[in-house]
Amino acid sequence: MPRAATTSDAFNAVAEPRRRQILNYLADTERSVGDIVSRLGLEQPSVSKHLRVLRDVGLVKVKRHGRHMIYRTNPEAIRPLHEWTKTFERFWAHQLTRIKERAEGRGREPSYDR
Amino acid sequence: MPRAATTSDAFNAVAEPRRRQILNYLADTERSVGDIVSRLGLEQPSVSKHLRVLRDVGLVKVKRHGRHMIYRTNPEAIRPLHEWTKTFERFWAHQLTRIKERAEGRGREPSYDR
DNA sequence: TTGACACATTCCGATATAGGAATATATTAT
DNA sequence: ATAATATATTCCTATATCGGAATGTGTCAA
Repeated sequence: MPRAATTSDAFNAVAEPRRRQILNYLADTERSVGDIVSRLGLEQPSVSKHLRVLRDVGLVKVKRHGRHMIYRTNPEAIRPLHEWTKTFERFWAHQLTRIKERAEGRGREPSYDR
Repeated sequence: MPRAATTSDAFNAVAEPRRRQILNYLADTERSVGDIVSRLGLEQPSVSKHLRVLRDVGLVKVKRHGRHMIYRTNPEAIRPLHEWTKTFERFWAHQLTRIKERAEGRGREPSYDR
């Protein structure tokens, strides 16, 4: 079995650095494909292909404007990633609290029998 | 050029659902490979291979305990993902604020010439 | 209608999978 | 030393990729 398709979900789509760049760029303002090409210095077909992947997983939305295609990031689609990473937040957000807890005898290491 | 290696960074490593499951499972308590195998119902070689990927990008830490290998999630390595997704947080966290801002004339749509 | 422009898609090739099966390595028990 | 246990690695195969080049599609202008 090969690796899951990049279009299978946001996690896979976002694994590619250029796609993250695109999402960053499109977060503040909607932009045409040409804008993205000149801003990120990528080949036009490359950008179109990345946008296609992002589109398939709902990470960007498009609208036609004359012969321009105007893309914008759909932040809602990033939310699941945020939620997932957030489940680990407690481990770095409250370092002092955790150290304190351990000192108090909670959060002890489990033991492993031979 | 093929897709970037799963070991190239946390984003790629985490694209695989089973690897996320493993990270979830190892977040609260450190566990042996066998524990992971029986808990997640995966083949042992599969688990070892996923752990290898996670290890290569620093998402898990290991220590030997007899003939058991005890793995635990390293939350710090997830932090970059969290930070990245966080840059989009404002778009869903303060919906009302943003609607208000737009109503006040800020955040206007850019115009596109033909 | 023809041409220019903006973008999308297709075809190609090299490569990195992920699972399954088999095998190798390391540690403990007898 | 030998067997048993726990884990890791290797080999195999089918497939999805990403970039580059070429080509296709759609819209606007003259």
